[in-house]
Amino acid sequence: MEYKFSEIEEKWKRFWAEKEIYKVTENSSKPKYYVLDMFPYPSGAGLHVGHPLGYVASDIYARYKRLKGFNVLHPMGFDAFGLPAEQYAIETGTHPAVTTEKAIKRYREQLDKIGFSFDWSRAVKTSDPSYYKWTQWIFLKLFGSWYNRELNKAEPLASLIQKFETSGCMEWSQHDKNDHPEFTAQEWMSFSHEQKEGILMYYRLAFLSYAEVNWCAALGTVLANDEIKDGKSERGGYPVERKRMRQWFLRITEYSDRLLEGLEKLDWSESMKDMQRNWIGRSEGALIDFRVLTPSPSPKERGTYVVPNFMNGRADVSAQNIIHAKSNRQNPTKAEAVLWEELRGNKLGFKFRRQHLIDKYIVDFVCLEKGLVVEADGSIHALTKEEDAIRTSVLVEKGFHVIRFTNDEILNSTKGVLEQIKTKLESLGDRNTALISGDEDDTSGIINPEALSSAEGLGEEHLKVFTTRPDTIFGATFLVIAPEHDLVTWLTTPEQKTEIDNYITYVKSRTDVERQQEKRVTGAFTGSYAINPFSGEQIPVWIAEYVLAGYGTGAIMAVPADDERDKKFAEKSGLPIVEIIDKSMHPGATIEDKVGKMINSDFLNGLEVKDAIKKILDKIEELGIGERKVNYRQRDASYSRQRYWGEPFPIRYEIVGKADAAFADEGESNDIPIPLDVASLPLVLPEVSSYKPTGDGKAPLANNADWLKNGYETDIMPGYAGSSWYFLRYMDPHNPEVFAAKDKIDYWQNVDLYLGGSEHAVGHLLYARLWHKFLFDLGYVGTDEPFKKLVNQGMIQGVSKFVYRSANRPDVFVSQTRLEGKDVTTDELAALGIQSFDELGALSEIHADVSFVEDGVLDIEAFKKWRTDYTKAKFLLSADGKYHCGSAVEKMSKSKYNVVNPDDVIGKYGADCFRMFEMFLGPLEQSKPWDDKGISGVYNFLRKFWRLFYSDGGEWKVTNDEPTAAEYKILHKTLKKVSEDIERLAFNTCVSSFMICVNELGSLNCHKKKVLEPLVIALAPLAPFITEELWAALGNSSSVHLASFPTIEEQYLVENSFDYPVSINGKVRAQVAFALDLAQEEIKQQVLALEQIQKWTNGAEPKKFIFVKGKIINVVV
RNA sequence: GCCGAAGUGGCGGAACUGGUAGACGCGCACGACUCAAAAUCGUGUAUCGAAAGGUGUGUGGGUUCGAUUCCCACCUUCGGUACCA
Repeated sequence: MEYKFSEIEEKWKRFWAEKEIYKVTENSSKPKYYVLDMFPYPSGAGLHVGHPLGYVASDIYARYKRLKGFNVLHPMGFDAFGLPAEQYAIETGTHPAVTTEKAIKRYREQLDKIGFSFDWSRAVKTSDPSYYKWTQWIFLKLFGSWYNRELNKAEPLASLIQKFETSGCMEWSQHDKNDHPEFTAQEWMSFSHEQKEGILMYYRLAFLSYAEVNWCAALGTVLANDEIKDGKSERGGYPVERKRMRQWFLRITEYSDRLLEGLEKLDWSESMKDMQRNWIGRSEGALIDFRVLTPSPSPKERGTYVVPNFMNGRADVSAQNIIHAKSNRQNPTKAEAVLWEELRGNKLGFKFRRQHLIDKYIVDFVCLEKGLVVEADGSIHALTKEEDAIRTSVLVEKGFHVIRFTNDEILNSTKGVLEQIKTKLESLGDRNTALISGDEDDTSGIINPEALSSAEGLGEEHLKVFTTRPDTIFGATFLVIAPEHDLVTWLTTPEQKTEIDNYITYVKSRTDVERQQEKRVTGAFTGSYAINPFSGEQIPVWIAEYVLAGYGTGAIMAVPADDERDKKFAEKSGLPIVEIIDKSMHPGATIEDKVGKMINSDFLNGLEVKDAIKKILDKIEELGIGERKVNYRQRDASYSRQRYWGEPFPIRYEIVGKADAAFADEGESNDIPIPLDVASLPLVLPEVSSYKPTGDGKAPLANNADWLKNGYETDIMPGYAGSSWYFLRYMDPHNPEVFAAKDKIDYWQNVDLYLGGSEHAVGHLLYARLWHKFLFDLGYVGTDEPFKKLVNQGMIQGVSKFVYRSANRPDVFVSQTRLEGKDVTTDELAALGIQSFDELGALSEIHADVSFVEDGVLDIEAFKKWRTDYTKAKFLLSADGKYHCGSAVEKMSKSKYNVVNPDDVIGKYGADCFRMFEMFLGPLEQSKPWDDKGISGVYNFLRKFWRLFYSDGGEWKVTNDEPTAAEYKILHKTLKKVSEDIERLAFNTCVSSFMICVNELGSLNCHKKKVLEPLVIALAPLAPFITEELWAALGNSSSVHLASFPTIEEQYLVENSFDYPVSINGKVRAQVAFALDLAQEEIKQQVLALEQIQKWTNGAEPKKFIFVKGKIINVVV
């Protein structure tokens, strides 16, 4: 009987589904094992042969574990929210749910054909309200939690509020002055609801903040940095601009250390861990204060000035960078902060903005409606009365009224000040807007140092630098700050102004790519000097683009003797270099290596670098000029998307004043987010009149009037929301009460083996770890890491095929062997209707669909039918009369016409063959091109296996005879090798061993049940269909997949002799069999007596005789 | 640049802990069966050489009785990351 895979596979596929044999429950005494594949996004294009590679591997593993007596959870589902369906909706009007449903159906059909053992009853879909109800629920938990750094875990906000109520935030190490001013418990109790909410927002793990983002108007969305290529959107190539927006964020930075430490315990590849480590980018160092000498004439004397508007249109500074840069700015004065808390959010019944640009001045606070400017004056203003007068007169001219208060007034009699402001507001009519000059909202270009709170005090400035090498401070001969640094204007002296302006113009003109590729360092001198706190020397302050505004403090101390870039910069700019480390004891050490002895460094002299770092850090802290500081590259994760097809936020706003524009400036939107009641979840994604964004920055949800009326958040959650916790839902997928019941979570715990592509290294895998750790902190899960073992399968690449088309004669295609145009006969030329080969001009490579090509030869007829413009194509063939194609290994993609659909392969060879061939292709983790040349080998194997059971005539050949020792040996050798290979996921060699086994049994003409039946079980994980058929034919009534893996009986594997290779000086010269229990002396004598060995030793005693039992004999002469 | 992975026949790859390099499969060649073809089965297949023997795992060194495996330097390819102080 022939092996008819299509009948067999159809039959058992139905059987498995009907009997639900892959359904798994928690009521089991067996040990659990959780095998998971990364969540697929069901794209409309369906699966290609690359996609199932990991699924096949995990399926084999899951099936094997089941046979080995584990209760295996092996689920599958769909990450169903996403941009492609939404993009399609925008183009065609089809609801994304419809598109997604269709794609899922197609995926499911394709997956079913391959014979996976998924428990489909547990399938989840992120776009299902019963699923995203819990995504929203977790979000609310994040929103309602803060990170307690003392206990190093997240806690519900209640504990924080209690803390504030009992002791305020005085002397609290977790309090950051940049966020909000210090307050006592009494003050906290007196704060308004809005004030309290404002402060709590600095602690919530899901929080609102203002950030500049990469706004792509055409796509109507904010893009991640990696979605931007050359300043344009990756998808579509639309322009990208920078906009400030109110966004949700997850405070992942609180978890940086734990995410880093957690890696140590995980069974992940080093490269994967490294990617996460690099992403988090922890570096230990110090913040050091450098006092800056006030330039002469001082900025106060110079008044205001304009710097180029370099912050616009720059795509490289991410939203997070900006937040960070902001925190690097000098603090607002306490008085300003206090007053702002009272003015913001329409508290006085009028809307105030702060740090607002009017004409060329930035005012502290302004109510535009009434035209009232409120200025908070530091002591500095006492000295600059005249200038303030000019400033006031300009403002009055523009239709503004100005009232001023001193810091003392504001702090000591806040109520009185507010009364005055209120009275003033009420006395004023609406402002005469005709007086206002154009773009008053553009605050980007002009900075008035008067308006910067940093100018408070007596005009002394400090530059904070971050360094990982504080030991080198005696070699710090200049400072470099980012061109975007706030103090650039303040520091620039009139003499240097032109140079600085020119440099900033230059920086602004450079694209990201140019800036990245540039190895040359460039910069400009500000004209100002700072004081090295240790050497006491005056050192110049430069700006240079190699210092980034978004990292550290945006300022560095340059140590040209010990830093490659600083050195280049110093050499180029003629700055002094002071050697501070003697590396003569470390030949070969590079300039950056942390080794050597300190020199020219005062009290550090003679110390090793490591010790010097410790000593200087102690000193810095003792002198109060800086502190130890750990810096991270990682930023808080942006969590808002201005799109439609995603999870709505379970948030509505208590609208304070008018509805805000999307591109709100800091402090403009005072709406207070209110979490929805858990009982009202899910907040279902509404229908909208258009899937397009509104154009003014509002997400498509703003197209639904009811939604707006209810004050719901119009942004949606990002793609990673649903996939950050789906592995938990599989444990209890239909529970309407909780995201997963505690007893089920306790049973399944976490994922034992996780398979997926390495492209998720820092996205999904980091966020999922964050969520899991958060849920762990709150006690919802019992493990603090979600994925114990992670394996990345390699990609299957496509093999593209090319035809070569003439530029001058687009109907003519030249075979790959004849591109040179040599030996082309006149007949051939005539057939093409040309005189000479050169008339064809350039020959361009064009992708031909791989389905038309077999063994490199093009099926010309199929190719002609492919496209209408090819119907009349003419071909210049090779000498063998065939058209040969060129080929190249590329990414498998539709656009390259190199996609191979698994359905086609299965139709031709069957699913078992497809599965085994995918595995046979090579190591799982390695990328490899798809080439079905070898598939016949696997197909032959399956048929050979089949023929052990059935003759060609269809007779059953299996006998009940007792196998011989040799036959048992083949069986148990194979069982051993196969289980070892599956355990270490070496499926390619596993397939090989089955082939060897079948070849050996074939040559022994073995058809014995006692050998074949165990083999059927062992092969079942790899080839589930054929084994099920044969298992039934062997007389079993239950499924082979519910059987037990056969016991390996070592007794058949015991060897009593070994065929030793005997080498002379490492070269094999003879093969001799010896009993394994023979003594070395005995063997030595026999070996030396051998004729082949005598030939080399000439009878002399060898220099050395090496004997490794069961391995090798080596004679050294 | 930095971090990581990898370089082995005509091709995919094997050799897991330093112990017979090239398992297994493809392809190719020859043979058997057949009127013939397909299918199947068998034999051979790193390379130079008639043979003896020599040479061979990206290149050059080293350690070792013995190295694809360990060490040093370099080259190439792929992936990640990018002026991170």
